[in-house]
Formats: sequence, structure tokens, C-alpha cells
Amino acid sequence: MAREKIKIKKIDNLTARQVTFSKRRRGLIKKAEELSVLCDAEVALLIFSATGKFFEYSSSSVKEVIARYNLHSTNLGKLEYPSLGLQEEKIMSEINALEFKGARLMEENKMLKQQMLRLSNDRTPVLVDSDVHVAAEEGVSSESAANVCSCNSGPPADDDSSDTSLKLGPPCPN
Amino acid sequence: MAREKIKIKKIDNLTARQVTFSKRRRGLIKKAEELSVLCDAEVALLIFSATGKFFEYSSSSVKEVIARYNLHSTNLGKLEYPSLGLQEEKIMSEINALEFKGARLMEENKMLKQQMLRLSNDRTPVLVDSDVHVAAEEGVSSESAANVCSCNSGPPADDDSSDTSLKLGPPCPN
DNA sequence: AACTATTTATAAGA
DNA sequence: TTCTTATAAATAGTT
Repeated sequence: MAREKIKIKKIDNLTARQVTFSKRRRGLIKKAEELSVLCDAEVALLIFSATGKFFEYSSSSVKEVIARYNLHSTNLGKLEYPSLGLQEEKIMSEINALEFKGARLMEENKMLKQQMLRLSNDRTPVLVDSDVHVAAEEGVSSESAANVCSCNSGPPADDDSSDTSLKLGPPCPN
Repeated sequence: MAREKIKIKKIDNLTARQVTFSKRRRGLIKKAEELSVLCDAEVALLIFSATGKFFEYSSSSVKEVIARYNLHSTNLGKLEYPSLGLQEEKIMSEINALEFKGARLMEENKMLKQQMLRLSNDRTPVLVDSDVHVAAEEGVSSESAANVCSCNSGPPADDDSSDTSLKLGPPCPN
């Protein structure tokens, strides 16, 4: 959208892609904030870079918005429970919890398959995170299988975290 | 950003606010999609209008992105609940279905870990979660590659878009 | 990180 | 809501 028009497809050049990611991420977050302020809307924006770095914006707190999302999708979505009284909220919580577990398992599943691919393709040894747990046995533990994704987790190696405009909800302890 | 420059504060006039919401929401979602495509990023955007209408965009599925978010942040508190004496068949079957899906995923993940362990034993030693008992049974059928895909585009969502259910492959015997 | 030539987004008005 | 259009913003390629 500047010197030349571009096609919306994955940018081949890595450096160019990272630069564009940085620029557009800022622009997107700015616009998300403007929308929420101008129109009194609740907005949550979650972004994972290709290398696994995480960025977010939320007009309130991400957890709040997600909770609202869950209420919306569970209560108003596919399942129509016409006569559910308020006291049945706990059932909804249970369903939410189960859906969360399912989503987590899918995520873990995805990562396992990726690891598997690497294992079967690479000749070089692959370091596999040792605490990949099935996160649904009993209360989902907090020491999740988080950082199995390509990049090591650790403190974000922020290459361009010169962000000043992020209004974060709850701090992200990662 | 057009005929006149505006201040980023809540728009007083209701109609103007709604019009702006509509326009900017579309623009925001478009840019979210462009970011995810151009830069190979995972993006989820949740929007609630002031009147409670819900809009979303996600490069994969919202639940997946939220699951990933949860891996990065501290897990939500366990949603516990006392015994509910519910009779609602629909609810029970829904819960059963979710539990079944969860069990399947757990089982599949277990298999994946076993395969991975076998694979790595055949090659270079790799550190694998220890609570996987390698019982080397029948050759785990590789099942459908169901959930490996990660980037389908969310719908442009002009009204209430939904689809929020877990997408699982067809049931399998193992 | 800056700089701009251009493309986009969009505020007002119809 | 949709379209039009003048203007503000965003941004692709360059330095």
C-alpha cells in the first residue's frame, strides 16, 4: 500500500516479512484500540508471530473477553437450551471447561505431530520438551506444554519489542 | 480519517457511532487477515459491539488461538462445581460427547508420544516425556491427519458468525 | 529507524 | 445500508 501495490500472500523474503509484521502489527493494534474507544466496543486481539512470539491488545482484559466469547458461543451458539435457568450456569461452566480441554488437547496434538514430522524427517537429533503432558486428566496444570513450538520459549527474545502502545490486560508471565 | 480528522474518543451520536463501528470493524478484520496471510502469523480478533453483537476473525480457529494463549498465560482457574442433579438429556449427551472427544484426543496424543519414542529410539536418543509407557503394541494406525492443518480463514462475519465447536475427525476405534 | 510515493481506510454527505 | 469522494492514515520499498 505504498510504493507499490502488493498481493496478499505470504511474503517470501524473511527480512521483509518480519519488517512488515512489525509495521502492520502496530497498525492493527492501533486500529483495534481506536475501534474500541470510538465505538465503545469490547475488542480482543491475539497475535502469534511465525516464530511464536506473542502480542495482544484488549480493551478490557483478554480473559474477560474470552470468557464472554465462551458464554456467547456456548450459550447462544450451536447448543440451544431454551429453558436453562440461571442455576444451570455451572453446567455451562462444565461444558466450557470440557471445550477448553479439547482445544488444549488439539493444540498439543498439533505440536506433537509437528515434532513427529521433524523427528521423522531430520537426521539430526531433535530436542523434545520433556514435560508434554496430557492436559486434561485433572485440573489442567499450569506448567503446560507451552514451548514445544519451533522456537524455544524463554524470555521473549524481542527483536522489535519497541512497542509502546500495547495496553495489556493481565500480565503474561511468559 | 477522511473529510475531517477526528479525535479518538467515544462518538457521541449513536447513529454515527454505529456507522463507524460497521465500517471500522470491517477494516480491522480485513487488516487482521492480511497480517496473518502476509506474515504467516496466527491472529484472533474478538469484537463485541456496545449492543452485545459479536464478531470475530481468526486465522485458524478461535479456540485454537485461545488454547495457545492459555499456554502462554497462566491457566484459568479450574472450573469446579458440586454435583448437579441434572436430567437434561441434551446436556448430558453434550457433555458425554465432549468427554468422548477429549478421551480420543488424549488417546491419540498418547499414541503419538509412543510413536515418537519409538522413532527416536530408532535414531538418535531423544528426551521424551517419561509417563509414556512404551508397551509397543500393534502398530498404531496413523489415523487421519485431522487437526494438523492450521490456517483456514475465518468467515468475514457480517452478522453473528458462529462455528465454534471443536472440529474432530470421524471417530476411530483406537 | 527515517523517508515518501502510493495505496488504503474512512468521515461526511447523498 | 450503500456509494461517493475528499482527506487522513497506513505502509512498501528505499536510504
